[in-house]
Amino acid sequence: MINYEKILNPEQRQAATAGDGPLLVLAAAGTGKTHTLVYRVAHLLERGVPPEAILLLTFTNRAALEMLERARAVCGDQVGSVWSGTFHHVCNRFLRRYADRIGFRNDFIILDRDDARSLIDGCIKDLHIQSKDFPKKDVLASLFSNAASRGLGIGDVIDENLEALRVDVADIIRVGEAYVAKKAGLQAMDFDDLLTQGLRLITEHADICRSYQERFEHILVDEYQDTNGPQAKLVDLLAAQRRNVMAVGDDFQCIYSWRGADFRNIMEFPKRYPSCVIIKLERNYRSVPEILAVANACIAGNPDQFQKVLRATRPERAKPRVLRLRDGNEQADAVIRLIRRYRDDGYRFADMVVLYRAHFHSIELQVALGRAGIPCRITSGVGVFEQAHVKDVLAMLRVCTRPDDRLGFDRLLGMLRGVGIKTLDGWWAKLGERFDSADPAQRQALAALMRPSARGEWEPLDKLFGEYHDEGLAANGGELIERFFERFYKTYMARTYEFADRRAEDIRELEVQIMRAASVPAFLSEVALLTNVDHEYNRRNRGEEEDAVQLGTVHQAKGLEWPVVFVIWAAEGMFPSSRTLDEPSGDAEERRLFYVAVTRARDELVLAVPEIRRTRDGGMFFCKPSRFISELPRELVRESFGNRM
DNA sequence: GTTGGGAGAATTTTT
DNA sequence: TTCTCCCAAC
Repeated sequence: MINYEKILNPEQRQAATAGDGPLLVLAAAGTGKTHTLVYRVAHLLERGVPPEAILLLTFTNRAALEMLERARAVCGDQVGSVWSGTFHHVCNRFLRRYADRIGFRNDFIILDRDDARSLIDGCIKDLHIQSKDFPKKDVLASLFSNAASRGLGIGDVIDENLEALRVDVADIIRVGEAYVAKKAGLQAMDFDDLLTQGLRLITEHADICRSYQERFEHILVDEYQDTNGPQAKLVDLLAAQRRNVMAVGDDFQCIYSWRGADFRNIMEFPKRYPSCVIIKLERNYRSVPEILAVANACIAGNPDQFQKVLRATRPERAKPRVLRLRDGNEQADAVIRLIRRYRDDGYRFADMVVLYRAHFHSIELQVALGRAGIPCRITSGVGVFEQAHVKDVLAMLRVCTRPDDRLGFDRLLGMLRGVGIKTLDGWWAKLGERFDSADPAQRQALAALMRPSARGEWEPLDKLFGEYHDEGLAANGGELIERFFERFYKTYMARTYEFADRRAEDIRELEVQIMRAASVPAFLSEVALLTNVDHEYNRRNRGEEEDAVQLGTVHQAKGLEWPVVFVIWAAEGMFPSSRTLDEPSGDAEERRLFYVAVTRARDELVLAVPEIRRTRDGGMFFCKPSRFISELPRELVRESFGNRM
């Protein structure tokens, strides 16, 4: 029996041990939200709810893993059967089982952002749209995604910017339709499709819906404030019978509106579930009171929020610092000096993080850290599994397993010298619109189509495919990748990309990851959903973490904490970002983002405010200090200027 | 048809 | 200053 009284405070206990029925837990930052969820799971299991009847939806895979790890420590291996993961992950699981019911095959492929964009580009070309003003693929991709994640049509989300271009909206819609058709033809879904098709699956098929409704006795949703329309609908639908939903979130931390997150979902939860019990967690165990004072001050007065105040439990320490600096270089120097000072005080590099609004804000600092010899790890914008060289290897795996994977075919064979789109078109048609790598006759046929020079390069691949199917390498993807790398890819990579050794490391990482999956096909069905934050988490779990300062965006830092936090570029136009301020509730969202940044810190918080921004072409302009700094009551912080720290 | 060079534009956040 | 696109040479 778990002694909840000892482990949880009264509010946490109320949430963890509540009976059936809807539950809304408003958990402010650092108030033990994960802890509470872990013991909620433990309590349900203790009450006799079977683990496979619990659905735990989280915002990142990392959060799901962490929660299950901790729950496992409390209640043992049975937690392994709990359904958990991101909405995308869970929908993927539904669809892998039932996609045939909505006109897809169950082994559909998942398109990452890059794949989606190039397909859209293909659609524009197919439709012979040539106007110079026509929106580029990137713009269209985010437009389509925006529509999907808000559950709207494309026409509904065309904004003024696009209308100003005097582009025919009908053309954009035609591209959208062509994109849908193209995806269907390739048996492919993009990230948004996973959600919308997953939702469609249970909306249109009452039997499937009912079976999941019966299966999931309890649904727990973490970070509920960042759910979008389709996600909230999915939860409502799955919970429609039993109504055992526990939504945990913090409206102050809704930072994904641009991705369709609608914090009305959390605000209106009590309306949709009138009988729900509302519990507020406000006792903060993470940060020292001085940091909480800044957090409370910067978020106070944001409109339309559940009123919550962070209450400190830790003893007093020192006020957060505000550094007034001349420019990015001085900022980098100041940050480095403080990093060294904190290290002398006994912190490890790994206890420190530098957060910023956008990736490009970190460039000067990266260079300076390198010069200073301070180890750092950057959680970059491009996912580990989205990088070109990793996708090259994945293409090989896809050709191994999926005879009609045109995208994989194109990517893999396009690596041969002198082979481009037109050639590939021809080969694909002549092979009968499929290429079965298991079939020696087809491999022969393909080789026969090649020019002698390409055939020479193709040979090692041909051999590899034979080995894959004959030796049963499907269960040993690591070996498969290793052979591919040694016999073919190493050479290709060396002539194609710079920093080949760094890239080789990523491929080795891929080998490690694939060995954790049951088989090559199983790995492929999930890989697109892995993110670089998950990747960091895995590394740390394997004990591979070196002592290094972390760098990353505030978005990536969500749900994490560090003893020492630096927030750089706290200047108007940077943070808050000038782009966002044009949007209706841009200010409120940026403020929430700043709040998230501040509340990551346990002991020490440093806010850096440079005055001048230099552009690449040598120009410079002045920035005012961020409104989030200038609005702070002065007595809450320690200010220092430039070199006088 | 493919490749590589050169000119031009452009810098938010992510499953 | 880095990525992307277009055009000219192989």
